Amino acid sequence: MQNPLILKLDHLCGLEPADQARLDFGPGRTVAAHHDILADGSQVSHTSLLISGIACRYKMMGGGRRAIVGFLLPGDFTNLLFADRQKLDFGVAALTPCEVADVSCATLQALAGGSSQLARALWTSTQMEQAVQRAWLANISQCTGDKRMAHLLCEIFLRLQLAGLTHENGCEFPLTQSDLADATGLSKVHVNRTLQELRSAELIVLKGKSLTVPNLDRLMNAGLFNPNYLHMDHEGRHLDSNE
Amino acid sequence: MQNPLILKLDHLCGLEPADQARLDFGPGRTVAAHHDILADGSQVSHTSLLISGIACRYKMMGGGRRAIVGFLLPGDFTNLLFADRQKLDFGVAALTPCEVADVSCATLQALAGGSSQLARALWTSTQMEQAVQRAWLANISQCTGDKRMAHLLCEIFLRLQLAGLTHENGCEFPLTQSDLADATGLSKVHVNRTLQELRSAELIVLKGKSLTVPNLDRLMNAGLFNPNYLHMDHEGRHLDSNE
DNA sequence: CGATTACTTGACACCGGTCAAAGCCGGTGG
DNA sequence: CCACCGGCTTTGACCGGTGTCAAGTAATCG
Repeated sequence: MQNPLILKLDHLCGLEPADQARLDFGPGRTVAAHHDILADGSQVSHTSLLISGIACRYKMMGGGRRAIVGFLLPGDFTNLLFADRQKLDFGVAALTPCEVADVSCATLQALAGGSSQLARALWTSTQMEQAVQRAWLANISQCTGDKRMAHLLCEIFLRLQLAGLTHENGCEFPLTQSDLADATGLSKVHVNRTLQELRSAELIVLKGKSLTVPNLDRLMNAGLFNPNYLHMDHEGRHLDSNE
Repeated sequence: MQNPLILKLDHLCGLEPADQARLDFGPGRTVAAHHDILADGSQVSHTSLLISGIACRYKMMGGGRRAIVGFLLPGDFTNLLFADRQKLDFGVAALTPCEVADVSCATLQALAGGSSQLARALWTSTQMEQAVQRAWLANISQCTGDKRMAHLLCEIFLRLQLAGLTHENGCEFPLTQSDLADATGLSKVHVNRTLQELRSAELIVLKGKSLTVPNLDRLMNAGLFNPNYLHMDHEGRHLDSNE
């Protein structure tokens, strides 16, 4: 199985084989589900590359509430910093068992400094992350629960597709309703009601840890989802690749 | 009056005088209030530096609704891209009369390529933007109207302070309640009610186009605001400067 | 000084939060 | 193989925060 980071960056900008070789950070370590990959507010001098599993960036709010501000899929970095000892404004937690590779700032700097191609690819992936954040903001601030949920499911499904983690029109879906609640800003109870609406509208089939999307276009429609910001077309292929 | 971009980057990372000189992009053009600086969804090969005025990044939603996903203050770039012909997933509009300087991708690339110091400063400012986005997400998804508003006002006030645009404990505040509504995800009417609450709690004095914050700590408290993510201390000074 | 834009106020409805309790798993150990 | 258990999901009742509609008042600008 290929390094998901290479897959992603190559899709985004195209990568020389030499640059691809630089992106092998070895086997990595394992983090159990529900454990921190990066503690909230910690000062770190490294980043971690998610190799397998699903994680989230979160912020703890008053009253023990957790706000999920983004999901990490294989090929994503927890944080991309080039300066040492930055204090994080968020934490990163494994939502499923995860495999991660730690990369020091120095290594990252050397990578980016050594290849302008790579530097640009990393930059572009950051731009895409920002686009995702903007989409979340617009979505959460303006839409009712069902649209929010549909939008989120679209995004996750398409990003999984980009990472090669879907089959046909379905995928593994290990997130709990509690996770979805923290990500959408809805209560657990209301997430449940919302999912049932989507189910009864036959927009999704969500059971156990498996999600099927019978008709992606209809789900995108329900969530006012514009795939443009993921830099891809409807079929899960990246646009803008330099081929 | 000094170039606000130099002010910002120097605060964040420290800049050589030689690098500071590179950041002078000339006089710039004027954009009237309520006009686009960058049209939503347009394909551009340049970025624009905001020199004076206040602008916003926005996304148009169904039904003519506008979601504001971020504010731009003097010294901020509308978008930082290094590759040509990117299609934007958002627009940028002037909320007040604005002066902006257009900078081509090529110029930007030359700047970043010519000075690793500058490249790092630009990167760090992007990191901070992401931190702001995360704070917005957490805030909007988890808090009731009054807390959201308090949080937003804190952020704007502190960022204005960093840009040297406050006096004592007050500042010019040209944003309308309609703008605040689009940014907080509340309705115009509810923004009004919320502001009155904050006024009657004597957390803010907002009248005409002028905002006074009698006690910033109390306002931060009310908005669950942690200034950490702006990389500054309570007094409006930047932390982490390499002095 | 008229006209447009911004702000304010009140009444009412509804989305979604909260609380509480009951099913439904999947795993673990006897 | 079954009993048990903790986490996840589902349901129902109730209520509060916010959206919406509508009308009226202030501020701003040409």
